[in-house]
Amino acid sequence: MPSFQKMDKQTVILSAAMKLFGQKGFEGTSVRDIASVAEVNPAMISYYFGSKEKLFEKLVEHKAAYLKGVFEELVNNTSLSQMEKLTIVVDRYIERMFQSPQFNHLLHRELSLERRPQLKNAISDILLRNFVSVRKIIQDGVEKGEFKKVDAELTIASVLGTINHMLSSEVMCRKMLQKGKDFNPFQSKKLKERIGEHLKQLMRSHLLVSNQ
Amino acid sequence: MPSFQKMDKQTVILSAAMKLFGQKGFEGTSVRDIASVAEVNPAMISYYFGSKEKLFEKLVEHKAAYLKGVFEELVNNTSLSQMEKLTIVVDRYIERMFQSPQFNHLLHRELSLERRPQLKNAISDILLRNFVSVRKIIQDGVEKGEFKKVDAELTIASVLGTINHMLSSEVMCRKMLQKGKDFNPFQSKKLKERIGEHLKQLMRSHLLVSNQ
DNA sequence: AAAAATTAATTAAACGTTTGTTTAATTCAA
DNA sequence: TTGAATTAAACAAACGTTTAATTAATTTTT
Repeated sequence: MPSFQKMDKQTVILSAAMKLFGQKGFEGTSVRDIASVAEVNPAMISYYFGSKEKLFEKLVEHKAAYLKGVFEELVNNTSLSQMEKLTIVVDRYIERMFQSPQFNHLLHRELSLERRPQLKNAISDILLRNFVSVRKIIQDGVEKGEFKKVDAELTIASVLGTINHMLSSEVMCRKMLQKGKDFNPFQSKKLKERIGEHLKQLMRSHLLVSNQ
Repeated sequence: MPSFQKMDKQTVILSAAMKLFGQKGFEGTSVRDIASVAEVNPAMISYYFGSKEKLFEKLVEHKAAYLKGVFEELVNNTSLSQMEKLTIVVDRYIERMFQSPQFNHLLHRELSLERRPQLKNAISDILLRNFVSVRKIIQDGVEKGEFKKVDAELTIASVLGTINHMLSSEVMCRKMLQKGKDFNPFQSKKLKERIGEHLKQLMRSHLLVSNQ
């Protein structure tokens, strides 16, 4: 109630759907669940969005706006070294993952399912846009002689994969890091910094010619 | 039919469930779906396994047997260098992922959901066993002076994360690698070798003291 | 500015399916 | 002949969605 004060109903529904889809998956969440969390009548979901599936599409579209082409300007920046650019990329990916891990879970879970191919296509297009930017940063680094001749695509997979793998499950993360039940990965500044440190170190040794 | 010739019904059901849970997720798969693919009466699932959820648990338990503690002997091997051990680990992880990607998808998807905490615990315990072995390999390498002082846990996350990230979605993989519709990631020997090459190169530059 | 008319928002109830599971009868094998 | 295996049918519950009625808000007319 208090957190919904200034939202209109459509936004409240989207927020509730985001939360529940993230926690339980699309098929694991019922329209009545969403309506209950959003404190609206179940019929309002059909009324506003047409169907549960269209609500899902709208949700992805709505949320994806925040991560569309955020690296485009960075690619063409001339005052930074390629490694500095890559460092910024890493930090932003980590920041985003810690800010709304559920959305990332949702996207990757959806991609791993053989369902709703149209939505999968839309999601992969969104992710690809950033991917292409980062690849350009690496390729430019290689051409300039700042980076070694690496596999650019797989290098990106290593960066994103590391973050996703560490944060895809609270339980698993706690066990891997030998932490207690009170440790919340997504609220741990230390973990955030630790992942950042590891990735930057990894990228420096993997990419920098001066490291050879 | 032909592929089920020598299996008893329980195994046929497990195979069908594995396929469908992998493709559509647990909640996205109905008991009737499974029965249809397994060509058995839907009642047989309750009859043999008790419930859909218990079938899921049995499936994880059954499949997990193949990947339980496969690295234990490797840790104590004295004739191999730590990097050679790690190379074997990488190759085996890749091999497994290419052999049955659906099972890996299933495990990680389940871990990312906030459902069935008991099963999540069981899964993470299975995965953790290998994790601990690999960590020991890295830690031993550091102590022996063969490896740099790296973050062992996150180094493992980078290896597994890279593989998972590349192979979690056919569609996304094709787009990242700029391949056509006829490209099947899971049947591409080239991709397999490419991932292996990248990871070994990444690990060498990241870990080996002699690379500094 | 007040009243009337029109549109939008909201609701409870019901719709027809599909869900996982059980039952009771039947077939099969030992 | 006994127990296991198999079946079709039925079960209640939950599913996404629609309907029809009502309330709230907005616009138009007076």
